[in-house]
Order: sequence, then structure tokens, then C-alpha cells
Amino acid sequence: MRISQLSAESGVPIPTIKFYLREGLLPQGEQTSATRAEYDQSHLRRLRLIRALLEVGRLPVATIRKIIEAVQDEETDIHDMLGTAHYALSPAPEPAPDDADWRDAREMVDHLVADLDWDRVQPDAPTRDELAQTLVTLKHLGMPVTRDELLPYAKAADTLVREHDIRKIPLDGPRDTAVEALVICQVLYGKAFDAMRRLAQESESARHFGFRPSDDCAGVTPRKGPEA
Amino acid sequence: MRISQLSAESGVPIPTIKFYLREGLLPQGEQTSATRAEYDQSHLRRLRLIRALLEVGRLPVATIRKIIEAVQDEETDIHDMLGTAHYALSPAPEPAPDDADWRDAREMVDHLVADLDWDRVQPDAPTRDELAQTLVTLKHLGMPVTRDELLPYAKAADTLVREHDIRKIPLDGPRDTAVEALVICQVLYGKAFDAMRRLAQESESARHFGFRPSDDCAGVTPRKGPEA
DNA sequence: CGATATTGGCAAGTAGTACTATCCAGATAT
DNA sequence: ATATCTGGATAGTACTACTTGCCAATATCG
Repeated sequence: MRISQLSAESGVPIPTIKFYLREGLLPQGEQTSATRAEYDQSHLRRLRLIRALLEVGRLPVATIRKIIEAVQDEETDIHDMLGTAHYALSPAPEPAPDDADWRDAREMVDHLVADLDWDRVQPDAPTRDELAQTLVTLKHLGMPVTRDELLPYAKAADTLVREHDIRKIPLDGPRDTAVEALVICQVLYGKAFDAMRRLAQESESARHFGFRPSDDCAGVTPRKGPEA
Repeated sequence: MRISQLSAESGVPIPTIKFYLREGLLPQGEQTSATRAEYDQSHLRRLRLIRALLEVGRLPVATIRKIIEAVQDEETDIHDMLGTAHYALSPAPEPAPDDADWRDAREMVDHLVADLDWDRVQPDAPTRDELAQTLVTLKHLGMPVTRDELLPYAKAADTLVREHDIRKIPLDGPRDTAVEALVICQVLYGKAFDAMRRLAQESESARHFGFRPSDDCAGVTPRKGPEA
């Protein structure tokens, strides 16, 4: 397959494909001559992964590259590869705020990790800091979170991952396939869950404010329109 | 409170505050003279909200402005205000892909909404399209999702929203407080949940690949270090 | 009263991200 | 043999979220 075909089948413009090649997101095709290279299904697959992580996952190119580099490095064992993938997905937290609120939050996170038996999580995993940072922010916004409030969310996350996410990952297949599936699962199911939470919240908040289904579809509630 | 104090208490530089004022994210202070304006706690509170949505929620400034404009517009009733807030949180989906995969996905979403009794969700809510788009992407990546697989996620979202999220929103207070709480809850609890899912996944995937807790903390597993 | 600092307001500039356009010489296709 | 395509390189673009610089009008302080 040549670059024009790769572009046609993926819907990604040729200059953009060249850009991904330069950036190391997409491996070089097999050079058949000085001015020709051959691409295959793996390139198409990779291209679709890149677009999914960019467009749906909104991951920066640099993050996608980190993940891809870890996958491609044959030296890295699968554990470090998974670690790299997970940590790349944590937006870099600003270094050590180091005040009382932050230490409290971080302690709560560590307790939570222990309570949920997430004992394989590294003690210095950036995800812990990320969660702590979010809890601090909630507190500063006047919506402090207690451990009891957080626990049901953590349990739901745990159940979904253990009973569903992990089953979708081919644990016995080749390592790059496993990491790829893990990242897709993490990012896209995350997006899907987020959308569902928004649907639930839209329905539930409307219910609490006393609106009936299709009230304003029927035009009963006046809305700002061209003629209103 | 003057702008310098607002800056000092929030940690946001003065030029950035001026920028937010220009952009309409922060309401003007009360002008006491041609070159002086007075700010109060509401400005500080708003500033913290902006920073939380920007830094933790990674929402674009334009989205934050949309939400804030809806809150400030006294004409808008609370239902439309909530709608605006929810829809601003859906990244604008590209218009009508209109192929078979997309229609299937959209149908699955509509079934899901019906099954979960999310009957206050508008039939044309962009969140439906957003979820459908994510399902299509998953299919194109070779990880198609069935209704049975999606259902547990939807149920978890529903339970969390109905039993926890909604309780944190002051439904009887002033309308701007309610919308603000709703947005904070949606965005920050979303982030927190995402982090917890990542923690669960890190622990669970390590477990499946046969790693023990603190295996590599003790240096048993050789890692790429300065001396390795 | 006068020196210094602060404020609001505006215009222009900057850094980072994700492309996009242009050009080129060397293949290939027809 | 002529038109098209390819890889490679460089430069430019559009957008976002600030940041800088400047100004004249106050405040503030000695």
C-alpha cells in the first residue's frame, strides 16, 4: 500500500501522515526504492489509533508518542510498558504543592488505594497525585469530599475495571496488542462513561427541577427563538 | 478588594485576570472611579472556578464562557441553563457521519437512554451523538461494544449520579449556585473517577501480568536506570 | 504639594500545538 | 517522454491561552 492509499483508506490527508511519520507516531513504511515505501494494515491500524486518541481522547501528540515509543521498544518489559502507558495518561501534575490540604488529600488517596486492594499501584504513581490534586481543588471550590463520599466512586471504578475492562484486553496475545487494547479501553471507555454520566445527570437534574420529558420539545416552555 | 489583592489571593497574575475580564469570564468589578474598581468574594470564587475548569477540567476558555453567560443571563430559566451547561461540556461532534455504523451506534444509544429511564434527556442532545461517535470509533478500532457490555457502565453512571452527585447540588438554593455546583460536580468528579479507574486498571493489569506489589520498588525487576 | 505606585484599558506580541503548503529531485506509470 | 507520485525538508498557518508594553488617570504617602 502506498501513502496515497493509506490516506484514502484512513481519511487522513497525506501531509498529516507525513507529519506523523516525522513525529514518530507512525513507523516508516518499508522502503522499496529511494522514493517509494510500502505500507500495510499495521500502518492503517496505527493511524486509526492515533486519530482515535487525538480526536476522541484529546490526548496531545507528545503523549501518544510516549505510549507508542514504549510499545515499540523491545527492551521494555510488559510491566514497564503498562506503567509508561498509564503514567502518560496522567496529565503532569505541578510539583509538590506541599501544604496541609494537599497532604490530607494525598493521605486520603493512599488510604483509598489500600482499602480497595489496589496494591500493585506504585507508591509514587503520578495518578495518586492527580487524584489528590482534584480533591484539593474540590475543597478550594467549597465542595470538600469525604472518604465516605469517594468510596462509592472508587468501588464502581474497581468493579467496572475488574469485571469488564480487563476482559476486553487480550492478556495472552502479543504485548503490543495488549497495551494498545489497554490504552483504547482506558481512553475510549473513559469518554463513553463520561458521556453516560452526563446523560444521567441531564435527566436527573431536569427531574429534580420539575421538568417533564418532552415538555419543551412540544414548545410548552418558551425558549429564546427567532420569533420569541 | 482591588485587582492586586484578587491576584494575590487567587495566585492568578494580574494580566491574566485582565484577560479574563476582557473575555467575559470574570464580571467587571464595581467602578469606584475612572481608574479604580472594587472586587469581592464572588470574583475570587469565580476565579477559582475558572482555574479549576481550565486546569483540572481542561475546558477551553470558550466553553467556560458559554457556561458563565448562561448562568449570568437572568432571562434564561434554570432548565435551559442546565441544558446549556451540559451541552457546552459535550465537545462539538462533527456533523452527521450518516453511515450504517453510525446509525447503529446512535440507535444503541437511544435504546440505552430508554432502558435507563433517562427520559428527560432531549432527543437531540449532543451528548447522544458524542456517545454514538465513541462507539463507532471503538468499532473501527476493532473493539466493538455490544449493548450488554455497555449496560453495566450505564448502570454504574446512573447509580453514582442518582445516589451521590445529585445530593451535592443545592437544588433549593439560588440558581447560579446550583449550576455552578452541577458543572463542578460533572467536571471534577469526572476527573476524579477517571483517575480512580486508572488506579484500578494499573493494579489489575499488573496483577494479571503476574507482578507482585513492590516487586520493582525493591529493585528486583531490573529497570532502565543510570547505571543499568 | 509632589514623587511614586497602582489601576483600567488597549494593542501587540509570544509560546505551544497540530497541522498545511510549497518545493524538490528522483522514481514510476502510461 | 511526459505526466504523476513519492519521500524528505523547510517554512508557514490557525488557534489557544496567555503576556508584555504602554498610557493616562488616579491614589497614596511623605
